Amino acid sequence: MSTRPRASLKDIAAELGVSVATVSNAISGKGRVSEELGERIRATALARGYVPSLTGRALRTGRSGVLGLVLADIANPLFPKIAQAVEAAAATSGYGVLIADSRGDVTEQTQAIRRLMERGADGLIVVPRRGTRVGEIGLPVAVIDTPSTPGNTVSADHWGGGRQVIGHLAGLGHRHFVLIGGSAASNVQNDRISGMRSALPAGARHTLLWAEGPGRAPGAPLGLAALAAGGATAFASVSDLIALRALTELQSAGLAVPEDVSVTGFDDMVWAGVVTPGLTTLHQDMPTIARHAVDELLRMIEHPETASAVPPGGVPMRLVVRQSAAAPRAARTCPTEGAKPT
Amino acid sequence: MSTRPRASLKDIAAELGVSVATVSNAISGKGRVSEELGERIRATALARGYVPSLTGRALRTGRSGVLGLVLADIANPLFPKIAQAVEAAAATSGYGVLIADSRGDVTEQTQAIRRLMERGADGLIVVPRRGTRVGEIGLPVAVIDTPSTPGNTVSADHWGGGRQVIGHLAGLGHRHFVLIGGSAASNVQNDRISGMRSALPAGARHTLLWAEGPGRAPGAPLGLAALAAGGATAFASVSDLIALRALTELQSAGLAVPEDVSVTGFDDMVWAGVVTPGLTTLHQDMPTIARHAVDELLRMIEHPETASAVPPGGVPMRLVVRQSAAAPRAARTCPTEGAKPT
DNA sequence: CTGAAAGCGCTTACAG
DNA sequence: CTGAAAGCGCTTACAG
Repeated sequence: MSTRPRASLKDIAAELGVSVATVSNAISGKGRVSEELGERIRATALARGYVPSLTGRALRTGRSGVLGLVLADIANPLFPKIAQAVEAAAATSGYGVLIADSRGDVTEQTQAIRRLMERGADGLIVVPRRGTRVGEIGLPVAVIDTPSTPGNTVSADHWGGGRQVIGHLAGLGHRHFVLIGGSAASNVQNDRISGMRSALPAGARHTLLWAEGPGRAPGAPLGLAALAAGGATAFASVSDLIALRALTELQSAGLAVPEDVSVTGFDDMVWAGVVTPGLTTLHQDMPTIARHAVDELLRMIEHPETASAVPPGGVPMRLVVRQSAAAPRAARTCPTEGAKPT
Repeated sequence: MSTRPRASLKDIAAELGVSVATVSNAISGKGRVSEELGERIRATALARGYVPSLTGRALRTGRSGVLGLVLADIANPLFPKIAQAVEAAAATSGYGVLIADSRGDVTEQTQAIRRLMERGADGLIVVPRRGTRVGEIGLPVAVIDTPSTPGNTVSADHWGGGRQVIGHLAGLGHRHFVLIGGSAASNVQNDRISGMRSALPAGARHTLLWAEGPGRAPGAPLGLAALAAGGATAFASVSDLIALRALTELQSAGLAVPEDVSVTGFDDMVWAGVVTPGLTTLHQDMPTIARHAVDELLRMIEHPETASAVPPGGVPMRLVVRQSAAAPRAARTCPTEGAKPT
């Protein structure tokens, strides 16, 4: 039970009096080895707790078996879900995941990619910084952003998600919307907003607001209560973080959610299910997105001559209905349009 | 400008008509090489865009230059901060970070650790699942949990953080507290609660509540409004997630925060600064914690004979005062103790 | 100061 | 069916 060093192919070969080539063949199942010998080799490999050295293999094959995950946006709250899903998908295919974070800095992003290349990553999965494009880097790259971004490999159907929320809100009877974005520089957010707009019912009124817009102090109140007073009943945000901001700002101003106004978010973050009222939001199918990204990367690495098998158009988002969105007061008493709250 | 394959030591040696050993020495600066030759070698290495193969080095030295980061708790909201800080600290020391997530499953955790070992990780940083201990694994391990956990390497001073919040609330005049935990199985949360209790002023009343306690449906209301009606004015939570739950539950019940009741959290998550009112919370100094964890791991890897240099007792937490905690009504009108709100 | 050689663990043609 | 050999890129004693 002492901790002896890891057994190598050589050790096993020596123990059995055969060549390392044969041991390698028996274990990998590639070269032809007699049934009987193969069995004996595998048995002693198991007994000795043989674990192949991926480093040795990497040096020989020129492939490291490692994928690099480049997260560009500082403290992206989606990070845990992305990393989890990517790691799980990669592990299933026998790959490891090396991370690199560039803390929102473009120079750092180049450095981060360089570090991953140095370590011999076979390919990169990049979740780019808002509005940033990933240049040529001489390595297979899969980009997770939004379908409308040139070079995007796979992502959620953010535009369709936007349509879904507004459809849901309109179905509840809302006719006066506030669409709240975070940063106008984000492709993802722009697509969500576009989708929302495209689904606005005929004759509906709407206001578009950027939370991090120019001239707005970061963290400053969004002035939502005033918009509610002006007749807006539905506040559709491009993220759960902004939705949370909206929800608590409205609640603090004395408005009841969802009785007075409805609020929706995006991404189904942890806190969406925990607040009172729970946030109606759109869920991203990260496992599927990660699976596609990894598969696509492995295809580029292992069979560069084949064509992409990733379905275009984005992975559908799923509407998660909670209590923060309900029929507006006016719709509940008289089901017509153009309601005024309070 | 064509994409030729990475230059190796051999290529550079051939180009200059010297031996690879000399090139290696010149670049690493280890063996003695004449000033003049060394300069020429480094110049052409730069010109050829030489990037050392860490795989080759790993095979030769037996060290991969990679650290494994094992995240055990599913979708831990602290993950981005931890991963960022660890990656930054590791990169500074020339190490890469391989991730493994076990999605809260103990069997998976073993698998995850195995995968990291296969890839030749030189050491592991483990953020263990609540109440789980990390067994022997034949590899240097740094554990980030809480000072009271046996085997903990470095962590925040959760107990001291607990003392700080209660001290802050007591200083504002509160005398009737509700302490809200999440899971009683968490060492971290227990330490925070213990710290809170230890700081309760003489004569103060308090109630302890576990949000995920037995007999409580997950996500069920915590019944905080009733406690407030019973006289409680300060709701101190062990996490920002629970604080958010408390805040919105109280607000929905018509209580004003902080006018009627105060609410505090822990960890200074993104949303703490975004809600209205902003959450008073305790900030973890992740960069310092990660720095210590990485340094400790590198010490074990590179100088196993030396003694630990990590200061004991935990890295101090920093109180972040926002608007969710204020003086209780009674204290504002008459500065004595034992107040009743509303 | 510089170089030839061995070897880390593996895989892959190629002989036998 | 099995084995000897070469080589991936690097570093480290050891000669010269």
